[in-house]
Amino acid sequence: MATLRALECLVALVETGSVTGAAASLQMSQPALSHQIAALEKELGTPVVHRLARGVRVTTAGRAAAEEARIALRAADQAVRIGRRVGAGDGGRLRIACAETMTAWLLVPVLRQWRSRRPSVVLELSEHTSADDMSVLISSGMADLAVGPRPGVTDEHIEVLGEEEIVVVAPAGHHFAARPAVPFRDIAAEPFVHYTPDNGLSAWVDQLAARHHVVLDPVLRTRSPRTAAQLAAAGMGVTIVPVSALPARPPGVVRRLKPLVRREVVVLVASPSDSLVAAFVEDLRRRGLPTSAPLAAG
Amino acid sequence: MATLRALECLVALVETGSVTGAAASLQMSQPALSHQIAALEKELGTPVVHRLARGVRVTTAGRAAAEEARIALRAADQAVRIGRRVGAGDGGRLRIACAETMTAWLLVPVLRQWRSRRPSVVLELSEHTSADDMSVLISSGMADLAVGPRPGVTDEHIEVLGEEEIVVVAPAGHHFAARPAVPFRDIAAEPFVHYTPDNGLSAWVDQLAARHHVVLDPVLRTRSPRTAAQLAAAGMGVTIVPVSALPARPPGVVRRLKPLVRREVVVLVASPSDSLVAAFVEDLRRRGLPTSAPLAAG
DNA sequence: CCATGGCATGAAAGTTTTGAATGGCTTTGT
DNA sequence: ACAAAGCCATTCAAAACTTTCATGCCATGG
Repeated sequence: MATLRALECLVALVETGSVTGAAASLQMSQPALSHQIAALEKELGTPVVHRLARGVRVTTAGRAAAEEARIALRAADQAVRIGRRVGAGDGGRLRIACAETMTAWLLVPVLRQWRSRRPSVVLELSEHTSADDMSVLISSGMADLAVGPRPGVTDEHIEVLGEEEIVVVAPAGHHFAARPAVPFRDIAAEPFVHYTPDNGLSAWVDQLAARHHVVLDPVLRTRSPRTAAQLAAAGMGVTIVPVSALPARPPGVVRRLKPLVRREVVVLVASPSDSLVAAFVEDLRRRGLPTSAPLAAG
Repeated sequence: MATLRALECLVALVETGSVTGAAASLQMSQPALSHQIAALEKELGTPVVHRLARGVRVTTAGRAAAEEARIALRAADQAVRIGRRVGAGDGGRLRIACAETMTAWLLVPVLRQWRSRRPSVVLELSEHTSADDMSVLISSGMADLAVGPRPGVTDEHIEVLGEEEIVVVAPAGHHFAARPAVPFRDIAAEPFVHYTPDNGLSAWVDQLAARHHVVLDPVLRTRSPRTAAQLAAAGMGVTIVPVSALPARPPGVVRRLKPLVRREVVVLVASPSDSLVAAFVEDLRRRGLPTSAPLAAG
């Protein structure tokens, strides 16, 4: 493949119509440019200019090559330009993975802020129901950062944003409403709205039950904690959800667990040295985790 | 500006996600690629990859730069590819200037042949009424070859295709019809359909008249010999036109001049070493000048 | 804890690019 | 017609760059 320098010389030569002039415009000596053109012509196997007494005249082959050469030069220039810009936090593409329930709860304000403050940065959001899946996404280079609960195991760099509480949701009028907090073992006595295995909460709930030596009674399984809460509130049974999954005015009865159960909310970072990623995490951290309005009220 | 090699390394690095792997894919040593990347990062002022224990991970800046880099690489490759092709007579753009009257008469068969035999070559045709204008066009690099009568003075390379005859056109039933050839001085006695100064024929006709020591009687002037012939045939007077301007069945009376007047039909060639140009001229020459059907008949 | 894999670094070798000097050719001006 | 000037190619040596080799560092995994 031809070198960029040679293509640069070709374009200058085509534009000035003179070896000497082209060399001057590139601030190099005439023989240097002459050599570059000679090398290029050798590679093309055809002259790019026709030499005449005064100056040169571009051949059809030279014109055709120069057109593409211009594109190459522009793109090469653009490559370092865009690289610099993105390095300075302006422009580029940021691929964000997020736990499904946390998008609205945690991410949206920062996303909105970025859209207005850094409009040239393209934000790509993907939503997931498993922290481990997101970890894989980061590892395989398909996302730049992932927001969600702490995955079971991961090699990735983790930044802890805080903790969110896990709460019980029951139908309106349920006897749980009478109590400020529900002991976990009491849940075993109720029909339980469980999760499908692709949701990380599924295994998490089972582990919690095992730790309390109780067996749950799943009446149905759903993928989404948001749906689980709605189903429970609608009378299907009780369920356990992270507060991030609850709307501002949740239906049904929402109660703390006793003892309190929390889980960490973290960011997995593909490359902490990345300016865009670092800036986003910084903004996330500055914004902080929302306080759980429902529980404060209830 | 970054070198093409460095951009190539970046793309390979982004694609393999490993310095060693990228080096292998480019068939170079690992330190060489490492150096290229280091140089590029210095130019960008930001890392393009995040180094971790096993392999590397592309940063947002690196991804953005790599996207443009791919474009640059493709274009550079394309530049030599298209250059080679055009050098071999395939593809590219050929800008042909032609004397207005000669397009249909002389050029069309070759143009048609090229469209079918070399469909990848883009043909650009411009028509003119002055050979000197066309010479300027060639000199200024705005056309690759020009077909028409020999210009008065030109520095350009000239290839002679042949000669075309200049004939007299008069209205049907004109007394010229009785004679096989018309002496030039007889024309002075008739109302003359002349040319506007932007047509090379204008000066040419005046010179011819001066050489015969006659003064013409211009009744009107037109830019196009084709129009002049029609006007004369329609009874406006007589005129002088090159046979290339006459249709297959010309209206009115067409007669030779006495003595015979001819003018050379030539090709001005911007760069004789140009493969496309040379091929086109070769085809023009092979096709030859049409024999003048009207005169053969008349 | 050692072996392994992966990247960076430094110095030397190799290659390319550049620039100065020069020569040939053509045009231009006297 | 001749000298001067403009323009491009060539040669050669110096400079710059690229590549490689040797080596070191670090983290991982048996």
